[in-house]
Amino acid sequence: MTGSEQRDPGGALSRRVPDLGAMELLMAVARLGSLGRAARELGISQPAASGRMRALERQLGVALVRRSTGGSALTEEGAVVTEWARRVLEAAADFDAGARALRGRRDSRLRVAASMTVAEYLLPGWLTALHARHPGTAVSLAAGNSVVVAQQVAAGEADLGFVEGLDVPAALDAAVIGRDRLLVVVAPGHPWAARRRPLPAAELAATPLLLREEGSGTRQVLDAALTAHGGPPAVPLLELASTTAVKSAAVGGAGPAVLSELAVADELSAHRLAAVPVAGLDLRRALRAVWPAGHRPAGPARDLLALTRPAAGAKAALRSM
Amino acid sequence: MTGSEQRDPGGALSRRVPDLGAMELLMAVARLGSLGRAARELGISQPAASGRMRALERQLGVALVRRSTGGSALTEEGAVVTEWARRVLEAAADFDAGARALRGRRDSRLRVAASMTVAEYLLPGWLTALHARHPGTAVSLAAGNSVVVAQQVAAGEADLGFVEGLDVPAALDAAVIGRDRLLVVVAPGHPWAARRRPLPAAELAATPLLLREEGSGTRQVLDAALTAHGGPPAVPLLELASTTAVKSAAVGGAGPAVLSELAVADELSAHRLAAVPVAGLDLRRALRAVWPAGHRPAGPARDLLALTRPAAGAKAALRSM
DNA sequence: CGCGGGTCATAAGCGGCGGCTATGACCTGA
DNA sequence: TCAGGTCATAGCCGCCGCTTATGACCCGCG
Repeated sequence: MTGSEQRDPGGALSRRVPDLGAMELLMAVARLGSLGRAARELGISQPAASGRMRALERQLGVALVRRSTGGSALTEEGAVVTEWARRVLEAAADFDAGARALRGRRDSRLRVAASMTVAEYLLPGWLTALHARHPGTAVSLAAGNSVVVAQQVAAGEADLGFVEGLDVPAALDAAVIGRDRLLVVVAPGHPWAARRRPLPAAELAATPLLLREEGSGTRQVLDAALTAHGGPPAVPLLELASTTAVKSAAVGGAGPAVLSELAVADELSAHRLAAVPVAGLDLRRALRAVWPAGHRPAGPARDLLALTRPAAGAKAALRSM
Repeated sequence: MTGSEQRDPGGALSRRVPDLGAMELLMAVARLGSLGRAARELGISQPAASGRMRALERQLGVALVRRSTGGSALTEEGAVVTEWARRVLEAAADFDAGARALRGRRDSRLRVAASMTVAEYLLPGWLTALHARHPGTAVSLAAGNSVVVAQQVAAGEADLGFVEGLDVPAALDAAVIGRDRLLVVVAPGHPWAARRRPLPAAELAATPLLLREEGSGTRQVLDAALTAHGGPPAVPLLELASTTAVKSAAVGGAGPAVLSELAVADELSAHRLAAVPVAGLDLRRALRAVWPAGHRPAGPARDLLALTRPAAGAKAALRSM
């Protein structure tokens, strides 16, 4: 430790990280090569951009741009920081796409209903892509469990639905758009994290777990798999209101949790959680798009549906590295 | 379009997206189940948290928490929004980890030198993981091209280096920690995006491309592959200062670009860029950790190195979905 | 050679937003 | 019934980022 730094480890991230506006400015400067042009693009005055950039560099303690008469170019450090900023802004753009859809509610062109897992982890990216390719599309989003989603689609309250789970109501047509699997995860310090042999299903069933509340799709699939295996349903150690809360508790070491692999991909790759293999338990489930039987999706619904499939191609690209 | 909304499409994202502090507050409320407790954790007063949350809900136009006497629980929409916020904050935490390392510079325990690709796309995640597992470790980061990195490590100015490319200087020991591949990418509207057959290498060599400046590792590998194939080196359409700038230009439709798959994974999965297969051109390259010959990494350097390997396991988890 | 057009920086004023303290309303459990 | 927890409202204030106005600097052009 250098002494003066790190006085607040773990708390108040937003104090140590620059503003989204500052990151946006940095990216604009990187792209346009000039503080003034960046300012104009963002709709602020040139002095404002100059001052903001200076403050940003002061906060980070690093020179980000080399100013000259003919413009401003990134330093090496600036290029690196810009890329980090881009990742943050990309997540923010997903947030924005989702939030817009959530606010829309009525009178929107494309009404989507999605299960929590899809709404949380997949839909924001699809919506940003949709916005990039079809900027005029207004979308509204209703999030709920798979049963509610199916009802809304069947009742004509939503044009397109996304559900996870085993069964599809007869009133709906469906297409599988991906697969999902529940994982048993623990904090890296947990005894299970060191296991090499798969965990017996009976031991999992006997261990109190961090779970979503009863009625969640995740919980249903877990109980179904355990009972199909001949055991009792899962025993809750804590029942928490949201996926995020379950994850936080698991990362904090409260106990083992069972969550969608989509929900824990980040934590796994950052080694904040470890996956525990389980013997002989099928925790896979299909993610499906659903729509009223007979009514082939058209227009905006078709556009969105088209975006959900070729994700396989992108994953293939990642896979090959 | 509902009329009043979307008056500023594409510009000033930071106007439409809540503050990082607001997102942090939302996550704290989700985890702790109470505005007051969240306020205490963030070091602000309870009324401040209350007001901020109210403002957040007003901005998004959605009720996020259900307030009651016994605390505050997330609504369905709140759970979804919280997860989106978590993604943003995770990217912000990576930013923070990188920025800390960048500021450290001198007098730090572990001095890392990394090529641009590694520094931009991989290192922030490793640093957050390192911080999570070994909170006391202070890290400094120098970013530059692979040659500079090798020099710094050889000169003892860095304890551990990360390079991409073909050759490793004799003065250094190295371990391959991953593979990387250059991709030819174009905007979705570009003619090449619709190709089914691979692009002949000669056509690639004959087409002006968006490239990093001469001397970058990416450029070197591309030229090496083209000349090994018997052709001329790449022809620049534009030479840009940073990976981010190249990407922006490519997304904007300026022309084809050649970039690391790590750099374009996000854009590919969001369909802002499309990968173009190229016939008979080997654009793979190894990512290596390097250290002074004979000096096996120990202490913090060993900890960090250990985090870079099991990433393969995490990728395997994603792969299986 | 001096003049416009571009760059960035400095100076001074101002408005808003987020913070604080103080207080009150409300429910619950002892 | 009272203590302790919840959240909300009110009024004040300081900071931070915005604005406009100006100046320094460099380039290319007439």
